[in-house]
Amino acid sequence: MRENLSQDDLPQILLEWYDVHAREMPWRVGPAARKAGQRSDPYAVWMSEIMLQQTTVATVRDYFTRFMARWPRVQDLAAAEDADVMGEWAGLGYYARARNLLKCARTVVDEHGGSFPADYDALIKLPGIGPYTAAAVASIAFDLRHTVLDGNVERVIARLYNIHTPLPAAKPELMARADALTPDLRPGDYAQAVMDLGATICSPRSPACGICPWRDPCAARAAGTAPDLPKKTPKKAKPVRHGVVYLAQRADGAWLLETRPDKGLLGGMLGWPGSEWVDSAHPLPQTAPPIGADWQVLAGDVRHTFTHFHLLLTIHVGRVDHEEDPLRGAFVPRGQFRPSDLPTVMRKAFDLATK
DNA sequence: AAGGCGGGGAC
DNA sequence: GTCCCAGCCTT
Repeated sequence: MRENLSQDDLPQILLEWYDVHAREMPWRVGPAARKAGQRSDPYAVWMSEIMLQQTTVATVRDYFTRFMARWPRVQDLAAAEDADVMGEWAGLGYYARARNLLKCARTVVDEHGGSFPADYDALIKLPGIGPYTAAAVASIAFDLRHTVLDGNVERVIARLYNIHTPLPAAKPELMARADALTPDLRPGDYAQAVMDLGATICSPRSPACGICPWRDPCAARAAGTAPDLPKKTPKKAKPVRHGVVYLAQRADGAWLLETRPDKGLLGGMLGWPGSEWVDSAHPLPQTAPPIGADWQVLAGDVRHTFTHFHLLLTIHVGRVDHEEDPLRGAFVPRGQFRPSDLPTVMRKAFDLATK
């Protein structure tokens, strides 16, 4: 153990831990490969960071692999059809990310010559890139000294300095503390090291302080408050809303679907025509079926929870056995319809109707 | 400054 | 059930 531990020693201690314990990830150039001279692909780093916003590594892994296989370079993605990208993103959530992913790729091709700028101020101007992602791409892809502050880092720093100020009020203090720790040498590896620490050892519920490389300097560990940090201001309860969707199938197997408006919930995604979703205290809005059919109501509802409300969806299923143009949406031929292109709540409705 | 915006895994 | 997650954008 080191005697007379100084603040200046902390980054190096963490980097030594990272050299041994860095997790394998498809988008990561590990410390050994980096030392051997391998450079990270800024396109891959950016892609992974967008997908990782509010999303776990385990969930992102397969999506990242599919996107990189289908669109290996930013030029390929910029040239893609919107519907193909939205369909490939289906199930990952926060669909504004997918719309901004395309906008960003096209901006990089049109205004930056097809290369991501190695500059924080230029990165943060791009669609879908905020303070965290700009710092992550600048440090991880270009090894520039910038400080990432995500949920992991907030937790690690709040514990390291035993900060009890609740989030989000504590953010400026946490950022100042985190920035003071960021080293000039290997800032990209250091950024990933802090986040790995937060994702593995310094976990939310039961941190493994006994094996933490920062065990000795950690103030919360000494005070016994680590599991209670960071403090957060309480969240509002989720209300319940309800609505109706109509699943119409033609005799040739085609399904009636519509593309939702770009703005708002599930924006730009495929979905079943239906009613508005209103608070359960109100009656269901009257909504005409999108087409004439022998409509039947399914016995069970679809239940789904979004960020800020619970949804109860009543499913109507109908066979269309005549020539008629739908009031809304368009029929998608059987061979052209992939249920995996649907956001999860719409796929739940499909599963209930077809099983 | 606050709220909208998905989905899945851990507990 | 609740909480959390490599946050961003709009108002």
